[in-house]
This record gives sequence, structure tokens and C-alpha cells, in this order.
Amino acid sequence: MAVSVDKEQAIHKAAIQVISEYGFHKAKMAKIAEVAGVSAGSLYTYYSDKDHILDRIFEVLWKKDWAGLMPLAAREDLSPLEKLEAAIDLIFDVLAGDRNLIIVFANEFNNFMKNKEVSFARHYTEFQGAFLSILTEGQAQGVVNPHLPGEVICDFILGGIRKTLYERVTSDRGNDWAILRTHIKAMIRRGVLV
Amino acid sequence: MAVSVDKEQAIHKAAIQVISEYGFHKAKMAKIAEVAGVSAGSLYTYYSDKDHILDRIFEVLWKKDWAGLMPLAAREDLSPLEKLEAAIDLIFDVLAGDRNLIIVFANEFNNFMKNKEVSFARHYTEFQGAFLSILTEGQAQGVVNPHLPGEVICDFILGGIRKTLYERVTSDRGNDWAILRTHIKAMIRRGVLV
Amino acid sequence: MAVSVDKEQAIHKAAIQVISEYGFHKAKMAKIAEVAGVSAGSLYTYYSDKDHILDRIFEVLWKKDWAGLMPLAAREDLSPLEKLEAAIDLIFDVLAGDRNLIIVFANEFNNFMKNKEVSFARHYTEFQGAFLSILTEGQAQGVVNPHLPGEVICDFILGGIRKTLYERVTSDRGNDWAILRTHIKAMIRRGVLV
Amino acid sequence: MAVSVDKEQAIHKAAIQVISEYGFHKAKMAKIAEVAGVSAGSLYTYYSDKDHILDRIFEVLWKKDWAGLMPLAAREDLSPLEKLEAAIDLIFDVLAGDRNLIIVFANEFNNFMKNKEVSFARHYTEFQGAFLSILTEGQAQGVVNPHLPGEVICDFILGGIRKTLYERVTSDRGNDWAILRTHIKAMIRRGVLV
DNA sequence: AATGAATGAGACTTCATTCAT
DNA sequence: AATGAATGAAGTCTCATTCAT
Repeated sequence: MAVSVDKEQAIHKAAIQVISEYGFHKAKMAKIAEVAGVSAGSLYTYYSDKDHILDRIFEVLWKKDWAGLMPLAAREDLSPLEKLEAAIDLIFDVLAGDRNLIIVFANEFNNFMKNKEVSFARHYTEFQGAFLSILTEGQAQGVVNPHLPGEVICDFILGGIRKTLYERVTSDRGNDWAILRTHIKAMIRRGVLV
Repeated sequence: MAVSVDKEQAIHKAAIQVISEYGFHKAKMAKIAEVAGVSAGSLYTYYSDKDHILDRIFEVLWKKDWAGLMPLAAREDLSPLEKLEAAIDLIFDVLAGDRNLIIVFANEFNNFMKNKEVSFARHYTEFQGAFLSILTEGQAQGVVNPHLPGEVICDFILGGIRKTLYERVTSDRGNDWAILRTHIKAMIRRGVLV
Repeated sequence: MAVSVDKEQAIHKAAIQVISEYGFHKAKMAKIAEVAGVSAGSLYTYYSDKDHILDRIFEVLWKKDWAGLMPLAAREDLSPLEKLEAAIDLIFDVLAGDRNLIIVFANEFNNFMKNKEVSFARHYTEFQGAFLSILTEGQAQGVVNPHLPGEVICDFILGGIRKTLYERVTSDRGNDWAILRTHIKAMIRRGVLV
Repeated sequence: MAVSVDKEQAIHKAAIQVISEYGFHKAKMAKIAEVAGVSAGSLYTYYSDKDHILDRIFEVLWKKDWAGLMPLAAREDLSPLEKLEAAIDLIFDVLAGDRNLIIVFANEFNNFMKNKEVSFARHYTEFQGAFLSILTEGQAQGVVNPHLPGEVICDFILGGIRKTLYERVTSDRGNDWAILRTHIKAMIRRGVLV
């Protein structure tokens, strides 16, 4: 029998679940296999090693839609503000609703980036570059505060969203993602003042 | 000779360095000992086990000044906005400038909270409560946007600051903390729009 | 392949050998593994930890036949003296001939009992209770000296047998267990006087 | 200041107490020092190492009076039976009443003998030889059962006494050593039968 | 391709012993 | 002589990975 796509996905999903619960280092291969309903040995038919499983999680996450930010940033039929909102929507569309994925993303992202070869890091740099370009365009057009460095805006927004999502799925803060999205957009645009 | 405060601090500092470099799970006790300039066995004169070292890092971090938020929030001679800014200053004062501590804090906080008994979690809850009370007061006085849930503001700000600090020490984005602080305060107050 | 009964028994036997030679605390897991012909890690496929290995040795020893004393003591077709002799036979049948097991039993029994949860201790208490009931019955029927407290008789006999077996396998005192058994029975019944 | 006899004895006593509670291998030097009221380092002023402490315990035990068996066995003014009783009294006199010493003796004797150089082993062999000579004399004079091998009698009696004493101090079986001594003598002479 | 028992490198931790004070 | 912090060798146990079936 050829390698099974079903099985590969079962492992992928199980890994997200187990890693979200225990963290990457405490997530045991045996536990992932158990949750996936396969043997421990089978993990190695689909993945070269434990790191590879995490690699793939971030790769899938990337391919899911984040890559969509680049063409978005380049569009000329949208204003910078529309693009900024679309970028935020894009992050929400990818993550919101998937509790375990949010947790893995929030907890493992930094450590993941630290160890990883260029491949993913380059992806993320591209993403950031596109995000930055939207902000820069906004500043050029006089709609975004020109005194704020783009990197700071970028980091602050991404960090703010990440933690907000994480706390939402970790604590019990409801799951009305549509309203949350609105709040975050408002805060980004206008700040907290009245 | 009594237990040495110097040695205890050497270990503390070495642990922050090693954990910031490798992450908690890959940080080996032997490596921490080596960096601290003591034998592996000596670690156990000052700490009961590896977890205890991390516990202590967060405990020291907490005692350093975060606890200062509670009396701050209660002050009546300051406006909510002044308190909000003071709270942000407080976070910066604790973390800014200490590269390794920022990294440990950013990377280990979530996992740390997951495993910890009430002691630190309660501290953090108090901190968050004080932060929330400042925002709520601001909303009551009509200076903070009443449509934004306090928790969302709180998470977003704390997450934004965390990532901004982390990226700053991780990438090469200069280290002018005073200016960074100003940018972040501005963004929190007025958002990114002009 | 399912867990191997052969391997489990190889470890069991190797443990008895190594513990008999070095004593429990000086018996290294690595040595047990080596003697058993498996890797150190494999020990943990069959036993949760080192203590568990010793637990199991006593458990097997118990199940081997000591449990047989209880029904024996209850039999009504045997006189108390016949039961007493049968009890002694039972101990000999379990231990005699197995040099290493005798050594482990003699050396680790006390320390084992000290640490152990009720499970084995209860077994042993049952055993002792059955032994006592035989003696008490003998006293009631006027064949056993009524002036001797049952516990003292019981302790003395069991202690006497234990040391006799131990010295026999430890020194070079032959291995004619059948004759030894006879001597001991005679001594118990009639003492050392002519 | 010269080495203190008081301190040496405090350590000796503390060691007996701690070893009786935990067993030799789990008895920590630090704990012995604590109980003795000295520092851990001071143990090494009086003893070369941990083994030495146990050596000394058995040495003192030996010198206490067991050595008295040899002249006793050689006396010509006593009958073999009187000597046998005197030998049993001697063991009781040395051990009875000292709870911790009984426990240490019962638990560590075998392991101690296994590792020890000739010195103590030779002592014990002498002791056993003297005991045997009493029995042999008894057989020669027709008062001790000539069919029982001396070694078996010897082992059985010593093992019986050891366990009886141990159980007595370990369980709660009273502490009337005088009566216990009588029971044991009776059992040895006449057995359990009426 | 699937299994899961077996492997063994490596980590944490203990504790008898040392030695500077 | 006394102290007790420091040492580091050694031991138990874990778990990602392999491989015979």
C-alpha cells in the first residue's frame, strides 16, 4: 500500500493537539502516535523526525494563506487601510477557530524560528516585508502616522494579535471571533482613547 | 562559610543566559553550571531542581517591580491615562535593557504558566486585574473607548509590548528604549492612523 | 512482536542473581541488563523502575506457593503436627534448591517489608496468621507446648529456617535439602536434647 | 583540641539510630552528622569513610561480650547444657534492650559479612566454632541429639534468636526480655511439642 | 507499509567525600 | 579540630529513533 494521505493528516492533526497540550519538548512521539491512531514507528514513514513534524505544521500554516499577503500588498485597487484590514482578516482567517493551532503557534513560534533553516524564516521575512510595505504606503499617502517606525507597528500588531488569540482560547473569553476582529481593528486604527 | 549570595546570583544569571540561548528544555544543567563557574552539583545547593531555577527567575522578575502596579492602580492623584503610561513604563523599566531576560520571558512565559501552581499565576492575575482596573476607570471617566472590552485591550497591549521587545533584542533593531517606549505609548493611545 | 515472556523472565532471573551477589542497593540496573542480555532501556519495558523489580521478585515468590499455607491451615483432615510439617515442607519447596533466591530473600526481606505498601505486607501477615493458627490449634489439642507464645514459636522457626538455608547456600554445607528438612523438623518438634 | 571521645560516641550512637531507621545504604552521612550534632565533615575526623562506621558498630558489638563465648566454651566446671544456656544469655545480654542495635544487627549482618575483610569474619567464625564445640561436647556426653549436625543446630538457633529479637522490637510484642529468654531456651531444649 | 519492542545516548540528580576557612 | 559548601563520579530513568518481523 502506498503512503496514506489520511494517515499523514491524522498525524499532523494529532501532533498539533498533543503539542498544544504539552508543548513541543514534552510532547512525546508515542503520545502523538497514540492520538493519531498509528504506531510510533509509523510516524517515521511520514516524517523524518520530531522536528520535521513541527516544521510541517508551520509550513502548512504558511501555505494555508499567509502567503496571500504578498499579492494583497501589491494590489493597486485597494487603499493602504483596506489592505491593513485585509491583512488582519487574513491572520484571523488562518488561525481563528482552531484552538490548538493558536496555542502551538503562540508557544512554539519563537523557538521554531530560532532553530530553523532559512526556508521558513525567509517566508516569515517576506510576510513581514509585505506587512511593512502596506504600512509604508500608508505613511506615504498620509494616512498612517509617519512618526512610528514600521517595524514597531508591525511587531506590536502581530504580538498583540497573537496574545489576544492565545488568551482567548486559553482562558474562557468566549469565541466570537467576528466581534474580536472588529475590536482589534479599531484598536489598531484609533488606539484606546475615545 | 555560609551559602554564597554571589554564587546564587551567578547561577541565576547564567541560567537566564543559557535558557535564553537554548530554551528551557534544551538548557542543560551542566551548561548552566559551566557558565556560572560552579560544578554541576553546586546547582543543587541553591536550587532544588531545574524547575526551581526557572521558578526563581520569574519570581525575581515579579518582585523586581511588577508588583508596583497594584499600588499604582489604586492612586487617586493620577488620571487613568497617567496610570496607563506609568504601567507601560513599569514594564519597560523591568525588562528593557536586559536582553536575555526579555528572551526568557517571551519564550517561557506561556509554558511556565501552564505548569505552575497558584503562586506565580496568582501574581500574574493580580497584575492583570490592576491593569484592567486602570482601563475600566478610564472608560468610566470617558477617556478610554468604552466599546473595547478591557481584557482585549489588556491582552493586546501586553502581547504587543512583549513581541516588540523580543524582536528588538533578537533582530538588530537598535536599543534606544526611551524612544521605543514613546512610540508604543503613542500607538496605544492613538493607534496607527494620523 | 508482543512483549516477550522470555525476556521478562530473563530479567527476573538476572535480577535475582545480581541482587543476590551485590545486594539490592549495589545491584546496578546496567549490570542486571547485561546479565539478562538486554539493553538497559529494555528493563523499563518490563518494569516501571528498580523497586518494581524487587517487588516482583517477592510477588512471584509469594505466588509460587506460600499462599498454599492458608488452605493448608484450614484443613480438617490433618492433625496440627501434620500441618506444621507440611508448612515447613512448603517453605522448603519454595526456596530450597534456588541458591540466589534464598540469598535475596534472606537479605532483602526486612528492608523490603519496611518500604512496602500493604500489598505484600498483608500477604506476609496472612501467612504468619495461618502459621499461628496451626500452632494455636496444636496447643488447643494439647500437642504443642501451651506455655510458649505462638508469635515466639513462629518467629523462631521462620528465623531459624531462613538462616539455616542462607548459611547452607552461602558457606559450603552441602545441598542435601531432604536431610536438612528432616533435621529441622526434628529440632522444631523435640529440640536439641536427646 | 584533641579528638573527642564524646563526639566519637555520639556519632557511633547516631549511626546506629539512623542505620536502624533507613538501612545502611539509605542512611545518609549528613543525617548521621545531624543526629550526632556534628558537622558532616567531622565524621571524617573519627571515621575514614561510611563503611568504617559500620565496621566499628560490629566491632564494638563484638568486643562488648561475644568474645566471652570462647572462654565460656572452654570452661570445665560447667555442663554443656549450662554452657548452651550461658551462650544464649550472652547474646541476649549484648542485644536485648537495645532496639536500634538489634535492627542494625539483623539487617546488616549478612551484607556486612559479604564485604568484610577477614578480621570480623574471623571473629564470627571463632564465635561459631565455640558455639559448635559446646554442642559437640553435648553430643559426646549424650545430652544433645547426636543425629543433628552441629552447624544446623547452630544456624537454626542463631537465626531463630535473631528474628525473634527483630520482630519483637519491630512489631509491638512487648519487651519482657527475661521471659522471652526463658521461652527461647525452652524451645531450644525441648522443641515445641508438649 | 505497519508495527512496537528494543535500543542507548544523554539528562537530571544524589551524596560520600574533600578542603579552604 | 571543626565546619559545611563545593565537588564530581556514578546511577536511574527517559524517549526519539531503529529494525526485525
